[in-house]
Amino acid sequence: MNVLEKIVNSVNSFSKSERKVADVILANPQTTIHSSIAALAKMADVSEPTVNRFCRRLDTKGFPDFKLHLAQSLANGTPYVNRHVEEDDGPEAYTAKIFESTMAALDAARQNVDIPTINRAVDVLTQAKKISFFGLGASASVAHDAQNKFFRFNVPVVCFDDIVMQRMSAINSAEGDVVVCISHTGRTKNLCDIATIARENDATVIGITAYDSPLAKECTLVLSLDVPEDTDMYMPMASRVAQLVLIDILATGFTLRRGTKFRENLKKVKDSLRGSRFDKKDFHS
Amino acid sequence: MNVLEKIVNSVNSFSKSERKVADVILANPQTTIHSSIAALAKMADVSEPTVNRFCRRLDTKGFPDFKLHLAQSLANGTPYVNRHVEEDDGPEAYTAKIFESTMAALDAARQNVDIPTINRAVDVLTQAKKISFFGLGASASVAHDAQNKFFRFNVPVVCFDDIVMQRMSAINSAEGDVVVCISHTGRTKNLCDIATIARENDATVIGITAYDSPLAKECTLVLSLDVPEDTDMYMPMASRVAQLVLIDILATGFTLRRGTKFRENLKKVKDSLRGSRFDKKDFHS
DNA sequence: AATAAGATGTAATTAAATTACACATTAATT
DNA sequence: AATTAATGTGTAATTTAATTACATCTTATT
Repeated sequence: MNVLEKIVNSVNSFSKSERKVADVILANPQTTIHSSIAALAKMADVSEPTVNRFCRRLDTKGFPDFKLHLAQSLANGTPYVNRHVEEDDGPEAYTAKIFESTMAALDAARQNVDIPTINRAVDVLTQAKKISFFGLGASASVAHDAQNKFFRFNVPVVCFDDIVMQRMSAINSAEGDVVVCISHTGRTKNLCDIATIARENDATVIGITAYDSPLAKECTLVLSLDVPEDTDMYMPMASRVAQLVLIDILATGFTLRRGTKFRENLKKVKDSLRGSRFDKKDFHS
Repeated sequence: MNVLEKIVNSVNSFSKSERKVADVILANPQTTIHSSIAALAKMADVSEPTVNRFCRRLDTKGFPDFKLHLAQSLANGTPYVNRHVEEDDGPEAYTAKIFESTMAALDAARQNVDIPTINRAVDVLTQAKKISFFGLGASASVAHDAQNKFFRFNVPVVCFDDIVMQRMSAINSAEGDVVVCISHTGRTKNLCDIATIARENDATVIGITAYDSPLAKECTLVLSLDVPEDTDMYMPMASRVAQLVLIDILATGFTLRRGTKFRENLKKVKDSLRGSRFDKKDFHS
């Protein structure tokens, strides 16, 4: 509970003078955080120690600490919480909710993701002879995106969203190859098979999936995201964003591992697009 | 712009000592707001006036005022600031930075996105005879993802990442068709052509792209995200995540517009996957 | 009405932040 | 390479703010 709420809630337990202080603060909280204890005391027509005691009653260390808490209460914006979209939400409401839920999911993912595993995954990827990205359904586009990132590194990369192609590719894998299997639930049978086949052919299998899932069992390395999926809409949303960010992280780790000279190579890839684009200076709105 | 972002942005314009202060603050912002100027000076191994000057450089009245601002920046739980990945960052550092930059980008996108335009886009989409998603490069996977969302709605959806197919598809479009062109920069020539062709054939063209770009000029409706792209890595990262979230929003708007009965349909689509998955109860780790 | 418990204010004390100034470092110019 | 100006940084003094200790006043209870 933030300080502002606390003040409102405990208005009754205040003494007469404390009440005066509370009233002044609630009336102009924004002014309060920029006032000295003397100024506030004067506004509330009480003594400075009274203000101080008021602050302590609210479980803060003193007046400056109280101002800090108050400032945080006043900071606009609600914390990013997973807010569910409701039947009668207007565009403003559902837009805000989806942004916030996604941010909340990323925040959760950030806290849950296992850094040492990421580091090992980067290790494995940098040493790969060939990298394959496999996903089905919504995860297929994540695999696609991963391909788009990693092909820039001048490493053989394949990406299939077709089970048959995935299977054939997995059967052909060999030691030194890395197969990345992407699945939020980790319970897609076909993808589990792919992981098994790849492992049987000595490939290293990285799973971007839930711990404790059938797919995770088949993987050499599991990157779990533990995103609370929003089941309201029957569509994967936040989970897939988290997967993408994880791909970004792996790609970044990869480039950092490869060093500066390598980075220039990336620039070249980007610059190669120049011909296909309208130049910034060519175009004037 | 909040203080924390300000610090990150102006890191280069700081002097050596100010830089030390900035580093300490960024490393433990939560501690900073509860420290005295003396404590912070000691942590940063500089003198107290240096800390004070640092605060003033950031347009605050002094140290206490600075702490107030910092407290507000931190109020949303975690500081979501666009932090750039550095050469010598370890896995912990770059993971945190990428998560945070992405969240910061989403936060920026949320504030910039135009709700009425979203609403109109949803309008247009719900009335579409056929919906096409086109993107190239990194935006291709976004288009893919959009297809994966919208095909569930039982509307004809196409998605091509091949210029020739896109072109043919655009030429065949007719009134009532909606073409969604996705491009972060909005300067990809081929995609601009697609938009033009589609418009010439009476399709409604929605652009998920930057305002003030050649592509935007060709569109009926422009959804701009204005995400500060992180150019360090020469790869599109945050921008593409924001695009995906926008797709989520459009899809959500779509289902809400269609009402409850329609939602049951979505459930059916999801349930249809059951056969291809390991049941939750079948599997015990 | 007396007394104790709590509330409030005054004045003293302590702590914190800021300013003024001196010294050091760096960059520029000869 | 030496000199000077400009900028950056720290020390010590000063000012400001916050807290504590204590005295006084209120209010409730007997």
